[in-house]
Amino acid sequence: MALRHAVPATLLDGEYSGYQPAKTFDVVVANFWHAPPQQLYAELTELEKEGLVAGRQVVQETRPDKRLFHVTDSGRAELKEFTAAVSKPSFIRDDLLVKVQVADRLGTAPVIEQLEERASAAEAKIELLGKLLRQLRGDADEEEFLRRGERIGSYLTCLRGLAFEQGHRDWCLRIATVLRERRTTHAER
Amino acid sequence: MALRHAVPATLLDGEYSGYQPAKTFDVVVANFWHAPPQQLYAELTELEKEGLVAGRQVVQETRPDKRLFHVTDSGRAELKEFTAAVSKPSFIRDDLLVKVQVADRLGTAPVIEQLEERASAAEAKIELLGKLLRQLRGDADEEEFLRRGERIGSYLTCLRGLAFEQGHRDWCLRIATVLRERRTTHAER
DNA sequence: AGAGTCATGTAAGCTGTTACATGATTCG
DNA sequence: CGAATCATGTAACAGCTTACATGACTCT
Repeated sequence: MALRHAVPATLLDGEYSGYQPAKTFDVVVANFWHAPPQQLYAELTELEKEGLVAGRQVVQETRPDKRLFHVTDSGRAELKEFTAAVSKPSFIRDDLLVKVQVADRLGTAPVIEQLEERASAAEAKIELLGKLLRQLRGDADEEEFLRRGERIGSYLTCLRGLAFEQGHRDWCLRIATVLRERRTTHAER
Repeated sequence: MALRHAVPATLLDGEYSGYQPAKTFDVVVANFWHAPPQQLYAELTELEKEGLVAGRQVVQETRPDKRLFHVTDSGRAELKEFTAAVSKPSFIRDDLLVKVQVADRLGTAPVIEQLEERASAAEAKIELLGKLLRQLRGDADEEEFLRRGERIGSYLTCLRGLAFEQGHRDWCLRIATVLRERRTTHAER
């Protein structure tokens, strides 16, 4: 289970509705996660049924009413258990890798194009994460913040996200160059 | 669909049974993918039904008979289509990130332990991939191989796997250090 | 004799994605 | 006035994981 724990983990930092995190889930909560609202509503409903989170109705005049959720004691306990349990190593699972794998056989042109698109998407995310990190650490420099900051969880996971995007960008650009240069020397197909 | 294309991609390099790749799927085919044999059998059966791959029975004396699969023309065509279609960006989805996110609230000890375990697992994989890369490029150096080599698909995906594992290791070690050093200054809980 | 490997599958279940649906309010 | 945003859900489906099952051969 993944969202099952990712959602309460988010909620530790405060109350959220189902809608809020859905918008920012890519970046703020989990610079690493992504989930459409539907999934969050479903998960929150399930978690509430099990008593791991609790919601309270907030009436809004101009906007539709919403429900803000927080983690219950029982939810905290389960999160703590989850934290202690071992989990399996992660791995990349990316269609683009499959495409690169077969590019020299089935045609490089569309793959090169996608590699370059990915690289600029990664670049954009790198900048976004850079800003977010600066914002999170405020005036302090990184070392300082990590030593004395109160809540560093988000910062640490952002760092992973940043490194991932940088690695992704670098690889995309490298591979695009390699494939491009081969086009002059290797016949396609 | 992911395995749906990853499997034929593998099969482009030669014939395989369901069993063979299952063992090496972590490393050889897709230094990035991982799938248990059950899934491969299921996928191969499905792909065969749709005519994208074809199998031939190989009788073995000492071992149980097996079926070797290869990609059909129709399978190649679909792969090529897949290669041209755009796919969504990838992201990390790792329980460990969730744990790090909440570590400063719910207890750092078990998380530090897991970070260090992960780091050494990543280290092991880095060495494995290094060996594989050396083996794939033979006598040539990397630049040379990437320019003139016949089939570089696996090499390129391995490079991504390698960079990913290095990033993973570095992050794990860094975060473990950060959390460890905070333990002397921050009370837990 | 028992453990491990080669070889193949079925069946159930968990997670996550996508499409569909609703309805008020705000912004240009 | 139309598009976007806030806000919440249902239903169907696709994909992956896990448990279970079988059976022969090889190595210690």
